[in-house]
Amino acid sequence: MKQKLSKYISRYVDFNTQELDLFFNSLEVKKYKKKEYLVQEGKVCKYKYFIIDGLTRTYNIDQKGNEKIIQFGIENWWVTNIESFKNNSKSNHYIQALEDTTTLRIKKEELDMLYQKINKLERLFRLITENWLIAIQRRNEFYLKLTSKERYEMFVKAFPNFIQRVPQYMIASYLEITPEYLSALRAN
Amino acid sequence: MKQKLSKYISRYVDFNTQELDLFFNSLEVKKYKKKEYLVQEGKVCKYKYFIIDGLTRTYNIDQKGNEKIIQFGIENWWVTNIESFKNNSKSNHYIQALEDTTTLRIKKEELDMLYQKINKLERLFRLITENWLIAIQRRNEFYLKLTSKERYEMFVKAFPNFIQRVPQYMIASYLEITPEYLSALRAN
DNA sequence: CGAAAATTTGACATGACTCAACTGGAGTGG
DNA sequence: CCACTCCAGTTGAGTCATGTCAAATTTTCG
Repeated sequence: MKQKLSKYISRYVDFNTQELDLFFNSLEVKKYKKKEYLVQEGKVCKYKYFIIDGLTRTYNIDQKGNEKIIQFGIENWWVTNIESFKNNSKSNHYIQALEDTTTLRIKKEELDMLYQKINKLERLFRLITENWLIAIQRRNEFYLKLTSKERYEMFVKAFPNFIQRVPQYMIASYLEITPEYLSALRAN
Repeated sequence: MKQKLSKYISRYVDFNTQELDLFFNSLEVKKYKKKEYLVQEGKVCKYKYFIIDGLTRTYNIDQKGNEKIIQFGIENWWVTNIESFKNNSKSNHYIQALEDTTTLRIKKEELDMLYQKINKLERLFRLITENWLIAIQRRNEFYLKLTSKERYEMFVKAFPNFIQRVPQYMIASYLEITPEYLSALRAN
């Protein structure tokens, strides 16, 4: 896992052995079984989770009781409710494991301390956050200009493997389509 | 302006006089007249712009030739096309002044150098980027659960002054509504 | 095997868009 | 300072993509 983390970090910054050790030792290995929750609505999201292996979804529930999936999390991604994590406020999202999932997680207080000790950590998370922002912006632009059908087609093309791993109604939710309508689209 | 910048920065980190000077001196004062472009589509967005005063819009143009407004920029906000800025890629957005606007802008190369010299700068922009991300996420959630009418009502309530400063068709675009439909909504 | 969950199907409803025409105000130039 | 143009905003008719609801069918999995 250290190996994996190290490789990931090296995409962004150069950590020396000492820095890597310090960071790695601040992370806790935490495994979640399928359907378990990393974060629940109404509770504070105390951790950032680095996914070593597995699959998560981040979602919330609207007035009518429908789940809205905001994001899937896979290998080599960080997941967290950043607003809750940052402000110690109650999360309005759930984060749930869709498969047995192994994470390295770090507590907010721990991370805040580490920022002092490892200077490059600021840079690492600045860059990660920037990339995250870019990803969201791109997604927004796609959604703005594509029809439901186009979104689905694009998704299938971009992530063919996801179709196997995730039930269709969740993909519908992620694509902002009702499951019935997605079904109709697929039938052509 | 230095005063204003200093006050803004202090919301995030403590810069000493020297650091503030160094940062401030790397910024260039640049004014734009109403309707002038800070960034044009197809060109690289070379700067981050800190708005001292005025108003900008960030938008792109879809296949049908319609403008889609992504963001308004006001006093004390940074605007840039982060993807283009980061990767030196061509911008797919325009950024335009809607009023006479004064900015402090910094070039990418300059900023990259400064990150080495002022360590806290990494932290400053990490925090700013995080907040930006949170803002986008919140917006996305609102848009997901509200009807066009509700979005408009919420916008009017949240930013009553904007209604004066920005033509209605731009607000419609920002809210992802056609101008005709917004007009009909207003008529009740 | 049987119950619960996921997917499909179909009838119907509707929010929002398109297009085209009209109105009114603001600016411009002669 | 009037006449003319241009642009923003409005109105209305017709349409379409997508949603809702309810029931039937299929799949999953204990």
